[in-house]
Amino acid sequence: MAPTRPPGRPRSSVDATVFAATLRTVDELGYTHATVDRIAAAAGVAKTTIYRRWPSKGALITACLVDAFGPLPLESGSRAELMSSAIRWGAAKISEPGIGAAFAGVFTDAINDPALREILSTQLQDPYRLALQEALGEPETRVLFLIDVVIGTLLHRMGMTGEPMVDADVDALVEMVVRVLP
Amino acid sequence: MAPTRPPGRPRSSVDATVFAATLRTVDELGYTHATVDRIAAAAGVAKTTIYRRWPSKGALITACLVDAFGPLPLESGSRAELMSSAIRWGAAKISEPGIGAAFAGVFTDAINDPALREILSTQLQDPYRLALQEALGEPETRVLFLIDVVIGTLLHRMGMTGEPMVDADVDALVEMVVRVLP
DNA sequence: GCAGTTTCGCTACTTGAGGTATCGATACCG
DNA sequence: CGGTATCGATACCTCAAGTAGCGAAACTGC
Repeated sequence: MAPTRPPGRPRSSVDATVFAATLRTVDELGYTHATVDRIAAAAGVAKTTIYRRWPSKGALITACLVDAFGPLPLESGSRAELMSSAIRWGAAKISEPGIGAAFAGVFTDAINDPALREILSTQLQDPYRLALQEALGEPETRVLFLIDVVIGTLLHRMGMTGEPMVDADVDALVEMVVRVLP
Repeated sequence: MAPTRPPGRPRSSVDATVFAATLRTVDELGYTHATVDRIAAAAGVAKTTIYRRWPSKGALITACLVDAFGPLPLESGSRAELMSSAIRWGAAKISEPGIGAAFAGVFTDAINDPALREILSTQLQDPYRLALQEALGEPETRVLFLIDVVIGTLLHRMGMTGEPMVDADVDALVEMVVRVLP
């Protein structure tokens, strides 16, 4: 089956532009003040175009994060090495401009929005959880707990309080988590 | 100096009623849907009365949390015992109805609201941080990191995802943190 | 009792943000 | 050229935080 093109005017390829504008706006103004109107203006696009592609602000941010993170890099090695590199990779990503604030904001929006929660789970959380679960060979509850510790710490420090996480803190986090691996 | 009463009609003593109504409403509807109108209605009080006592919804929630948590119980013992009991106390408190959601919600509100951040810091965070710092005899950066790990994990698990934290998870968290104490 | 002051509940309002509806113009297919 | 779906632009709806103004009520001091 060749991917037959649907009829009608094709979508202009502005996804990457919108993602960039989103992260830039969130970085400059914070999640709340980064309104969809402002993001659209920053991307040089109409607000309706954004809502034609993503059903809500939270869905846009989620897609933006999925795009920004990309697949979890899993080099081979011991479980401690795997876990260590995954934590350092996540910490570095969350430190990039706008990412931490966007991450924390969309999580919060999702608390009282079941539809967004579904999107966030299936598109962002589940893939990484499953990849890590398979790589570590640990049971699901254990992996979920470790992810909560790492993501919770990173988000609380950088998403919530806005304070940067220094290398020593990342080292300490890695050591804490790696030590409890069997 | 006797505390001379100011002129005018004295405030009705409804703070406790409002706090209870706040936590109940947040527990039932979640942070976002727990609007000030609804909280006021649940407390049997006018919305203006609430805004006459607390400058914003976030400030109300903060006061509510300060009231709900109370002072950090610090029994004497080793640093490991102190830390362990503090974590278990925090985990138990955050599990009470409405507390976790209120905590996560006010933190998020504070991200883009400097005035609320100031309130949250001075009234809720600083007291516990200072108490723990003094009890443990650890440097500030170290205590801040450990608090981020514990609060981050608890908030991410219970405030954000809404999933309960089972005893095994609390045990694992305690062990992780206690192990890295010098 | 009465003037002064402050809180009370009530209602109406302002502001800002997420999201929707409509419309003429445009780009692609057959 | 007809059919279809996207484009930008504008206007609109809804809901929630927070404010303003009002008459009534509760307290103090004279």
